[in-house]
Amino acid sequence: MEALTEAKLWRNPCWFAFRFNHIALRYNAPLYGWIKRQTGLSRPEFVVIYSLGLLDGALARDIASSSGFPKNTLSRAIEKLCGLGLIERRTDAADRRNHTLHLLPAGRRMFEETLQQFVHFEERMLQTLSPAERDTLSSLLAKIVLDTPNWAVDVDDDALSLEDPD
Amino acid sequence: MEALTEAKLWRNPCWFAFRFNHIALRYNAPLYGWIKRQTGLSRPEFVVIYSLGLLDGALARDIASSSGFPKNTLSRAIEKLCGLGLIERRTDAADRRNHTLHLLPAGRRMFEETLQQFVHFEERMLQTLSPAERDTLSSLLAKIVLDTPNWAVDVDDDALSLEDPD
DNA sequence: TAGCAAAGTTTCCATTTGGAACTTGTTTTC
DNA sequence: GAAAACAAGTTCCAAATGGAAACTTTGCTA
Repeated sequence: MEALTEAKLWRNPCWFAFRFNHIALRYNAPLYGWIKRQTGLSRPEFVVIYSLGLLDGALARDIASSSGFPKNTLSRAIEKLCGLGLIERRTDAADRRNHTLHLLPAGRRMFEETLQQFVHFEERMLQTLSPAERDTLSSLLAKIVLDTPNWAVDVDDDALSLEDPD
Repeated sequence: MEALTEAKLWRNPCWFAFRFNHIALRYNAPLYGWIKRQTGLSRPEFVVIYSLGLLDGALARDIASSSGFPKNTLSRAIEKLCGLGLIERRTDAADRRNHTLHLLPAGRRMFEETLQQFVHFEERMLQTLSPAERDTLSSLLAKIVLDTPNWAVDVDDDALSLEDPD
């Protein structure tokens, strides 16, 4: 094992950040690369499809807050998917600011067919863990996810004075 | 709790991918935004500083493989950091292709001062877990990280036929 | 010695990205 | 019931990004 990776794994005060970023970088690039080749869709575009596959009728805002992508990126993605006939936007009569999003048949077909590869890759990632370990991991990460709304941006600016060295 | 987030958490066959991406997107943006404001460095630039802070004398290749950034991005970052007097490049006498990278005093000072904020944020993320739970999480994620080299790109292309819709 | 491989740099360049400002619609406040 | 505050989306723009490929220097190997 390479020395630097080992240092980041075992001698790193920020082990958690390193671990999930390491995994994310190795998961997202190949999988979304495959999505791109298969469907022509970018990651945020596909995230919209995936989100609606799980919950049809969601709002752009919901996709933003659940996925972490900025809303302008999603706005573009949604615009493109509408143009491709994969999803459709419906203005909510009760509150006309809201546009509920819905999969069209072609979009649903894409979701169902690509889902298999996602599940396959997910299985590959978790291969080294036993079922009990997976449950544990799931619930520990869920606790953290549920806490993210409270993170705020409590990084305090001006905590550092690199402007006035010695 | 918002319905879509709940669906992604609890009714999602790819719960693991969702959880770590959700966390990563909420961690990286604010923290590296803060880094940018404080030091003027971009994420890949700072990753170099951080890597050398953990293991001085590493190679660009090691930083690439441990961080997941492409080598041209890192090459640019290293060039800039040298120009800023934060790090220095030394040609390895044994194998003159290798350029070991070293923190200069200003770079080390930057590492040490920003590290506190990183640790603080890390602590914030893990706040909801007990010490025992953190240990468990650490070792479960480590198992997965250690397995990543074996993931290869076993996504099989042409598994999908979206080109010929009925 | 030739040939191949590795570390790193550089260039080209299309694309992505996300902050900030803006539009439109809704709710709250005085 | 106007005005202000707020929320959902959209547009604009400058900068960062990273893939591909060419190229340099150095080391290994047959």
